[in-house]
Amino acid sequence: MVVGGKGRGATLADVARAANVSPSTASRALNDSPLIPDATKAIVREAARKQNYRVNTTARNLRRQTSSTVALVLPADPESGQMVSDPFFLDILGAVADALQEKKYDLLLSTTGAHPDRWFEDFIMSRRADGLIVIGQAHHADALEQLAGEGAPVVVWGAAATGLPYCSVGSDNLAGGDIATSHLLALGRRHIAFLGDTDLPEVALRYEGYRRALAAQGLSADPALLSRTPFTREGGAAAINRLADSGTRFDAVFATSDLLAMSAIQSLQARGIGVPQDVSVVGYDDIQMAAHYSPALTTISQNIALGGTLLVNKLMDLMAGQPAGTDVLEPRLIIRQSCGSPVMSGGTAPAGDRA
Amino acid sequence: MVVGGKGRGATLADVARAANVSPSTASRALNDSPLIPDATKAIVREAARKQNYRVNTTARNLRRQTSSTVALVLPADPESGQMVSDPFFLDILGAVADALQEKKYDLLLSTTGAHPDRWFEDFIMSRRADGLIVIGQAHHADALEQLAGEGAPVVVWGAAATGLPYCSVGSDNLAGGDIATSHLLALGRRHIAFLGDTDLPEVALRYEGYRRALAAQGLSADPALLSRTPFTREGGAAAINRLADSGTRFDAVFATSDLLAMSAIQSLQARGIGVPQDVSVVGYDDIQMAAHYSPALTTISQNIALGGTLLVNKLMDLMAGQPAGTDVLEPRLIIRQSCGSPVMSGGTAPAGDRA
DNA sequence: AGGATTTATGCAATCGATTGCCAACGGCTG
DNA sequence: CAGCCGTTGGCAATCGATTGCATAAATCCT
Repeated sequence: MVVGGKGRGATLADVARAANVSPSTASRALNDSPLIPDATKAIVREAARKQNYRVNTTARNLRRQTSSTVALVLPADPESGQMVSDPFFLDILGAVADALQEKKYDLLLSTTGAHPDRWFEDFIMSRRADGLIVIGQAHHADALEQLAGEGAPVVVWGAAATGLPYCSVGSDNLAGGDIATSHLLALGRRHIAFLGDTDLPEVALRYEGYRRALAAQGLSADPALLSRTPFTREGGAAAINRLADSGTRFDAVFATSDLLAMSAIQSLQARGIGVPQDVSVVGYDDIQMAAHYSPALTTISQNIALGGTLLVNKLMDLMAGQPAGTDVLEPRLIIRQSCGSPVMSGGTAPAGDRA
Repeated sequence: MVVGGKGRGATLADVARAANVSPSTASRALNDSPLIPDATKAIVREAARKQNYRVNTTARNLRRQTSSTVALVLPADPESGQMVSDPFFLDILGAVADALQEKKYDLLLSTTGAHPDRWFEDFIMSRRADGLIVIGQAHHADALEQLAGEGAPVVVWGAAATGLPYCSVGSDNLAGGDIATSHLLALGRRHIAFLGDTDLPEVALRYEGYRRALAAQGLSADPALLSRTPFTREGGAAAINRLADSGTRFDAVFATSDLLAMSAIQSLQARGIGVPQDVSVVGYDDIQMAAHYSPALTTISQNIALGGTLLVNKLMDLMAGQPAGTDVLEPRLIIRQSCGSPVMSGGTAPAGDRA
């Protein structure tokens, strides 16, 4: 009404004038300062509403010496140039966005493209952001350490290794590997194939958890059951075929990603091996499709929403000058149908057979 | 060095002092103004470099009456509260981020949560963003129209319907349906089942393209072959089973999402129907897994990178006060193995059988 | 009632960079 | 030598909101 599509919006001075008070009073009234009596606040607020006033964030930030903004850095895959393929990245993003919104912070998004090094620094120094959230520390590890060493507010989402100089949040891959394996063991499975690329730190930890669970039952990991497979190929199929052809006997598969698990299930079925009747399969990630696959995937899920909140809370602590440590998220076992757990609809009880 | 982790950064005044010039001259020098001789520029730049100076974006934006920022609005699914499940959303995001970075714009990300209505307005009015990119117009259609009507710079990614009051970019679903269907027809298929929820505008258009392709061959769409299925369930399986049980004869399936296609393929195989030998299946979206499925999915792909660039360019036009229309992206047929195209490895030529 | 508080409000400086306008200076021409 | 022009660079206002300090008004206390 008052403001045309192109014209300037109303300023605080306009509101003050309309309310017959000074800009100072108007500012304080709109910020709910205790210095201003309720009656005056009401008048000012009404004037602001009538003029459709919105505070000019830029001016406020300049005066307040803050940006009320957090930058989220999303590394593009250096090889393909594509976005990070982490299946739940979008969910982290959503969780972080929500947590920040609640704290009245804006979320600035950037991909690491142009400046390989100076990049991080720039954001803080140019006051475009008060803090940084970095997704995945793999690349830039050195830049991160330096930045954190300088006391910049930075938190990292990624594999939660101990002894990092910067503050990070990630899921406990060791525990994840353990509970997945333990679940299979509890179902009576004893020969559990492990699918995944143990060169990746996350996967290596999951394997460690796999071994721990076996050890808890007095079993040891059979190297023949470890199938090192990259994530992105039709690796699941190849791995299963290799395993089956080699004659190695197995009655369960722990796939370190849901994609691998689905791929593996297909190969098994193609060979006439029933899932979960003959072989139990557990995945990792709990991607959206996991619930809609058939058989629905039993898999390891992570509390992403909590992760987002933790990231934000840690960053807030850092920005307030308080120290913040590294946190680890507990993974959770989601029981569906691909393992034939007795918990599920009684139809497919686990057969006693073993490969 | 000069600046401790917590201390303030150097200001323009500091640089000017160090270079023995006035702030005005320093500013002009750093902005490469023709008013300043090269010699002076060099001195100022050197001083800035030494002090590790970064322009204070907030101050600049206030003075320049701009935010050099574009807000990208990501609607959360109103039901699940989860993020939009569009499989290539992340790629759009990446493309938009890159395009904006090139134009020196920042990308502010937000989910539509708190303010259902006023939300969009807020961003522009509070000067946190100069323009808006909205992903998916389905919800908020009314708010968008109003906003665009007021002349706000807004572009929308979504179904490119004609006659919209706001500027949008999206893929040509009509053409997509056409080329998918035409491909199946070219392979000799004549009874093509259509899987998808025609209540969604995108899907409705794809169905329209399906009918157009059939009509071009003198055929008409058989209503019995239309299976209205929601995207997110195990709809593919249910639809196939329903279709097969009803005795309707079909030799091909056009699934309007890759997830549906995969689900459908599984059901077909479970019934002993070969893909692509007995039934050809074409999907839609070309999600990452499509290439890794077996059989690898023939599907419809969209030029996301181009879409991102178009969105940004349109928005720049709007922000410059120039009009910008709606653009349509041409979808592309990706031929893999699920249709048994003769183009692929000659092993599986389409059999002449029809269900 | 008169000084002491408390309450309500305004003045003016400030955040840091940008930019219109003007001044100083050197060189050049007539 | 006076006048003019082009170059170089500084002064000061500006963007809009916030806030320390001060003042005016109202209330209180003995």
